[in-house]
Amino acid sequence: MHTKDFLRGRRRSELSEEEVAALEAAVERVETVPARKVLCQRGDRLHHSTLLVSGFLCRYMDARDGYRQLLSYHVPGDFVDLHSYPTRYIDHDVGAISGATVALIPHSRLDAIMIERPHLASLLWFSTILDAALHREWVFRIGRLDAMGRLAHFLCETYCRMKAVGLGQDGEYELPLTQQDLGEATGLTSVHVNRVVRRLREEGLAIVARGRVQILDVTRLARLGEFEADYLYLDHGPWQG
Amino acid sequence: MHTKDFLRGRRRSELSEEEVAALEAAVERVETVPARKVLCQRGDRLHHSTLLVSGFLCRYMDARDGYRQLLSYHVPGDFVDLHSYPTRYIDHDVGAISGATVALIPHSRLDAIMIERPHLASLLWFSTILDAALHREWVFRIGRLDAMGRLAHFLCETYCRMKAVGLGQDGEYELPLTQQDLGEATGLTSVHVNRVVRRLREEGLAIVARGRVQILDVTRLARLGEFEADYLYLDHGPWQG
DNA sequence: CGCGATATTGATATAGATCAACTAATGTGG
DNA sequence: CCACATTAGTTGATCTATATCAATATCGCG
Repeated sequence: MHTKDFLRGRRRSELSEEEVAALEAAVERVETVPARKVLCQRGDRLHHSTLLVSGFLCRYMDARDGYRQLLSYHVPGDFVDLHSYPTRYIDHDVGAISGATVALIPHSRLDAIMIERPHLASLLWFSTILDAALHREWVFRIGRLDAMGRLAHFLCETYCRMKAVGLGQDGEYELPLTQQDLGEATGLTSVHVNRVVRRLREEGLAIVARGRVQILDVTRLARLGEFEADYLYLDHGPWQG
Repeated sequence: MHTKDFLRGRRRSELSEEEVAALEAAVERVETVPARKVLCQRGDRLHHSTLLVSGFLCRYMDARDGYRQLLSYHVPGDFVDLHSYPTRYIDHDVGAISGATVALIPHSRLDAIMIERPHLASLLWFSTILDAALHREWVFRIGRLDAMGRLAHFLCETYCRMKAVGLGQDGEYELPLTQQDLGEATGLTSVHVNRVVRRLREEGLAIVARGRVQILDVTRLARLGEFEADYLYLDHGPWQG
């Protein structure tokens, strides 16, 4: 996994070798971050954006009562906070789920890309648009689905994204989220997530355990979660292969 | 209200006269749409994007059970589906709330802007980024706040946005949403919205009736909804004036 | 004025939260 | 590599916010 995996598996996003090289050259440095580390917080003035190379990050907001809401879950190849380039400030926190490697790209170098490489610039824009599409789907998921549907939808979405970057196959993938984390992603308590995970297993839909997911019946799971993969703009249909 | 109001009231978004003219020239035609009309649906291939001139639109998704989830609420000056320019397809429905006037900008003319006007192009990008920030806040609202908090947050957000485009002052603004619509925006039933609206009134926080909102106690309402206006990137503080 | 859409209110049901105890994993230092 | 500590997962009992169902009232428009 390297910067060439930016937008990997996404439709309409072919990077030329030159562009991959330009992105590569824009990287100031690569850092490793330990699991659970907070990378930045709401209100911070950022001067670089973060391309996730390996491991998993998330974005979240804290509520007054101490609970938090995950806003997104990031897989390698995701530009995690590219939106801070236009806005300069960040309106949520970013943290590591697992240990991770990130490539830091200074905003000043993005300025140069904007001027010199309109096509690459348009792909950067495109990637923030995909991000927004994810957010919309999360609004739908949390606002309209029940607990079973929410988990089902989340598991389907994450499988599609993992598969697109080569980290999932045959319905299986690594998912180092605790049941607490899953609850924060879906607007549920960890206790209830536990019961839902059990029902998914009992009904032969999916097994979620020890940091791994095995989807047993993709068709029924997707139906339960009212999941349509179109919003991910994948190169290949989500379920084949 | 005209295309010059694009990004009105938003920080870091000064349009030069030339740019306003370029945007104006990119408009192919202006249309009026009746209340409740559906403008486009998930999966449609779009060839133009829509700048809202007057009235109110929303984006939404339908669930299997017939309920729908609002994804965003649009005030004049908003580019409602600019994200369909990079993606070509749209991953949700767009509909009118009230009667509205929209300016249609063909994607082909956006191509020209991308090449000839990098600064204006970056503002288009910026506006889609603001959109995503709204979505994130909606995820938080629906995922972590209770019914009172959700309504409170929605009313605060909408007030700030309306005021930024000159359609709200002194805590008052027009909001032609039914209680059913409010429920679809906040993940609640219309019956429960009704009870929450009453409690907001009884507790001296806000009056929501007959298509208008009067915020009675902005400080307490914002606290109840855990509302921080930073994510709107407004020129002026949300509450003054 | 009258009719359909919206809003209001009450009674009841339920999904999911909360609280509390226990078990199973995972990790750490000796 | 074991003993212990810590974290994560599991299960049951109970509670509560919000949904659901149903009936009436009010609004806004033709």
